[in-house]
Amino acid sequence: MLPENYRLKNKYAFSATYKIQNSFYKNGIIMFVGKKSENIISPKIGFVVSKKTHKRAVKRNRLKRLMRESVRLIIKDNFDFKNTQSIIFVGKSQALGKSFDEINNSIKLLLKEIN
RNA sequence: GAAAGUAGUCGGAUAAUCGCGCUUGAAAAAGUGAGGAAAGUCCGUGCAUCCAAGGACAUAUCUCCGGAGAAACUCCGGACGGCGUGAGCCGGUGGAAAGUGCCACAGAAAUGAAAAGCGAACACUACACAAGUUUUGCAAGACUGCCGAUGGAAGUAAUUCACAGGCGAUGGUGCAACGGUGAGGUAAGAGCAUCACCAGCGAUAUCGAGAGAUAUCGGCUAGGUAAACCCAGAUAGGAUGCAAGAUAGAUCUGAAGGCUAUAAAGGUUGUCCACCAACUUCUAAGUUAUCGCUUGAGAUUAUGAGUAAUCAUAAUACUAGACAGAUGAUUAUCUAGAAACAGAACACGGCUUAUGAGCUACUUUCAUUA
RNA sequence: CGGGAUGUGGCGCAGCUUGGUAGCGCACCUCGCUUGGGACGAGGGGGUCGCACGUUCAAAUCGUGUCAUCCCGA
Repeated sequence: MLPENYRLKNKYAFSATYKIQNSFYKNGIIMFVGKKSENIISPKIGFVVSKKTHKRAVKRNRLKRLMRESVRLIIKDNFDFKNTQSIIFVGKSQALGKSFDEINNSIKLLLKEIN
C-alpha cells in the first residue's frame, strides 16, 4: 500500500473523480483525473481492477501491485502532480500478463497528460 | 530393464537495493506475515440475532453390517456385486410372492400368458366362380406345427387320416417369452416325486458380533423397472448469516389525521387452527469508532490402547487478522535454459475440482540374463 | 457471503413434466417464376442436445459430479 496521505479511500471520493469524466487511455490502463485546488500537498491515488477483467484474484492482484509499484517509484522521484486532488488508475484485460517495464512506461506516459 | 498400482513427500532457494500490513516500544528498532488446495460452495457443525416453546398433517433427507466421530452426500474395517492377467480399483447396495403405473417397434402373446385362429350368414367389389374386404357370432369341441404309442376309421398289408388323443419341445419376434446347459427317457415331448452341474426360493445345522458364508434336505420356479409413484424403517424446532450481532457517540425530529363496523392485506415453516404487529400526509437528518477477530471439537512431539479410523495422557510453542483491503518490484546466481495450480476476510470437519519438475517406500505384470 | 436460472443446426427458440420419431422461424444451397433483382412457390443440406460417469433393453429427457454464462439480495 502507498503511504496513508496518498491513498484514495472512500466511495464518495471515487464517484466524485469519475463524475469529472476527464480520462486518458494507454495500453490497457485508463487514468481518471479529478479536480484541482490550491494548497494540495499530495494527490490521492486509487487503483481498480474489476472482477470482469479477469476471474482469478491472483491475476487481478498482480496487475494492481505492478501499477502501485510504478506509482510509488514515480512519487519517490518528486513528480509534480500540479495540485491535482485525486487520480484513479483502472486496469483492463489488455494489460494483464504484461511485465513491470511495460506497465511503468504506460503510466509515465499517462501522467504526462496532466496539465 | 520396461509398464503399472498404492501410500507419502516437496510446493522454490540465496544475496543486494527500494517498499507494505500487524504486534511490542516514548523512540530507535525488533518480531511476525497466505494454501495444499486459501478455490468451487456440494454437504455438516460451532457461534450470533429473531420467531416458537402447542397440536395435526404434509414435507425434506438417508438406506448392506460393525466401529469411529459434534455431525455429515464423512472416515476406518468387513460382506456382497462389478472391472482388471495382476497389484488393486469402483459401487445412492432395504422392499417387485401390499398396491398402482410403464415395458416403444416387432410379435399370437409383455404377465389372471398363449386365438401361431375357425365356422356361418348377409352385404359390398366383381358378368360369374375363385379370391379379398368388412360386419356379426363362437369358446377349448376347433386351428398351424411336432407325434401317431393307446383308441377309432380306411386298406389284404405296408401305410394313410385337416380322426379322437398327447405335448409345449421346435420355429419366428424382441432387452426380456413362468428357470439354464447336457444326458437319460418317450410315439413325440415335458423338472419328468429321472440324473449331473448351475441360478433362484424355503427349511435345518455349523461358523461369525453382524452383513453373510458353507453343507444337507425339500418342494419343483415367483419377468424387468422403486436414480417411476409407492411401502417399510431411521433422522430433523424454524428463519436469517460476521454486511450476523454487541457497546459507545451522533442522529433517531415535530405536527395533523386514522385507530367504530364490514371486506381485504403483513409476519411466525408449506397449509389449517392458534398467536403477534400495524397505517396515511407534510417535514428534518444521515462519509463514526471500538468490539466480534482469532487460544482452537486447534497444532507439533512422545508414550499407551486399537487391525484401523480414532481415543487417552504428558510436554512444547502461540504462528496473518486487513477494511479501496498487506506478502511486492528490479538485478544476479542456482536447482532444471523458462516453477504449475492458485490469494485468508468469523471459524472448524469433510467432499469435489485444478496443479510444474522431481524424490522415497512397498507391491504387481511382462521381458532378458544367471 | 447467500439465493436462482440457462446451456439443443450459423442466430433466436420448442421438445424434458409422462424416457423410444430431435422440430419451428430466420439464414444457407438448388430449381422455377422475372428482361434482371427482390418477394413468392417447390425441393434440399446442416445439430448426437456444454462435458463426464451412472440407472435403464433404451437417456436431449432420470440421478450424481463438473465446466461456462447470466441474474437477484445483503
